[in-house]
Amino acid sequence: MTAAVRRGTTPPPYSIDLVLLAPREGALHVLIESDGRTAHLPWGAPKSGEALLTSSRQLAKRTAGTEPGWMEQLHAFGDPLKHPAAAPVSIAFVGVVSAAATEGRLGDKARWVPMASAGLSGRHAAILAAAVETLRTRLEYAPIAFKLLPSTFTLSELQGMYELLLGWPLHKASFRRSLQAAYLVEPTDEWRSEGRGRPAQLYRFSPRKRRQGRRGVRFDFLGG
Amino acid sequence: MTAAVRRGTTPPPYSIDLVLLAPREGALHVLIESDGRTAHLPWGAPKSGEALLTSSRQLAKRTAGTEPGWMEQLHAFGDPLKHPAAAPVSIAFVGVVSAAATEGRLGDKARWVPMASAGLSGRHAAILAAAVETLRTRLEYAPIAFKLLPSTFTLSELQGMYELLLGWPLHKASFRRSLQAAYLVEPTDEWRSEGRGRPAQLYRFSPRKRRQGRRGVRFDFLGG
DNA sequence: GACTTTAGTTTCAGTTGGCTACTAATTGCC
DNA sequence: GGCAATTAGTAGCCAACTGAAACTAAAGTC
Repeated sequence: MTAAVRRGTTPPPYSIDLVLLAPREGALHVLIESDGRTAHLPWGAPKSGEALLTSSRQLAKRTAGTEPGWMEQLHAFGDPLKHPAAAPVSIAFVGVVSAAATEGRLGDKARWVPMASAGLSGRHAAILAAAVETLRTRLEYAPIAFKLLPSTFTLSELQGMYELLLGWPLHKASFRRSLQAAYLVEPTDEWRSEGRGRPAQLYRFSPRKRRQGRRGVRFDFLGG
Repeated sequence: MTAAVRRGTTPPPYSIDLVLLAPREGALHVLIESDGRTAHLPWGAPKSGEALLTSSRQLAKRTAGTEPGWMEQLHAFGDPLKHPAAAPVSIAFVGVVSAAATEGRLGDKARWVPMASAGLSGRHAAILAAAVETLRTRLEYAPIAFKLLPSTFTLSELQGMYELLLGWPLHKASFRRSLQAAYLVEPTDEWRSEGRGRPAQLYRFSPRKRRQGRRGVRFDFLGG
């Protein structure tokens, strides 16, 4: 028995459900809306004639008070059926919001909570899991981590952002070597002293063209 | 002016559109339906209460006469608007069918055509492009190529299948080395003599568990 | 028997990636 | 001032991986 059914409203043929993620206080947070005791992801009924991505951006603005630095559609979820609007199908999106932008005016009932205590169930739990998975794979294809940092940043901050998003630690020397080889950042002539320790040089995102490699096949991830 | 609008029928809120791909005669083929002069992908209106994947499987069976060896949802497409059923949204699926299975009884107006001469336009052209892209990335995560071969096969056949699906040549020694390292196949004691040349040993797909590696980040694919 | 064709292996060199260990520059504390 | 602690950044080693070329092996063709 879902909310929409209880209310007696006709469920829309599909809804747009949004996973907004943000790095806050060293942990990945997700924006949820609370309806009394139950938590759910922000969702909206589609407006006819409006592009899906546009609807999702509007939804983000309405609930988080800001537009995501990066957003992408996951796919359409039909299972499990448990959904706050009783929509048979949810078209799900993931987006990221920088820590600074989480200070924006939130929508009614919306708040940022740490991933671990999102308290979702049913379809929304599945969507959240898929969202994090997709975000992590997209880190290698889109400059998502850079969008979550100020325009200049230290390499330690960048590495920290990657670690927070991925959820596991990275090796400092290797991280910097790969970054160097990819010509993605360029040093500024500024340095930042952050309390203790040697000051760090500030960098800016400044990708240059490189030849695209990659030929062989990897079988490593191919489970049975 | 689309077909559904011309016919005066009410378009469904969303349709399920299917890209079926198959290796035939050394080239990747796609299943299209022809409506007089215009070609389009197989599509169907959703049945309420039916899971999306189930609907898509039914659609495959109806049009290709067989169920795909592998199938996955792409995502929901809203743009471009041009669609044979005038559906505002298409939930798209990709599936693959082995060459042998393309001999099944095809649906009305359906036929296999080489990718290059699919002759699609509008939303279906976008869906086809996305389908091939997704298939190629999934080759590293799902045993798709193996599903398209008989239960025993030579390593040259396997490599040929990968090359056909990927669309570019692979290096023989490297291919076999990677395969070896992944413990994915095991040799049978049979050999096949195919006209000229040394007979090839037959292998079967027989994946064993391996430790999952992967720690660092790759920046190689991260364009500006 | 020599040539061609396909299968399968070996070797080599260049690249990558993780690890340890180092140097450098700053703050805090005595 | 001087030394420990802390953070930034680099250097070198080694094992693993990859692409290319060159090799051996086994069949058919002429």
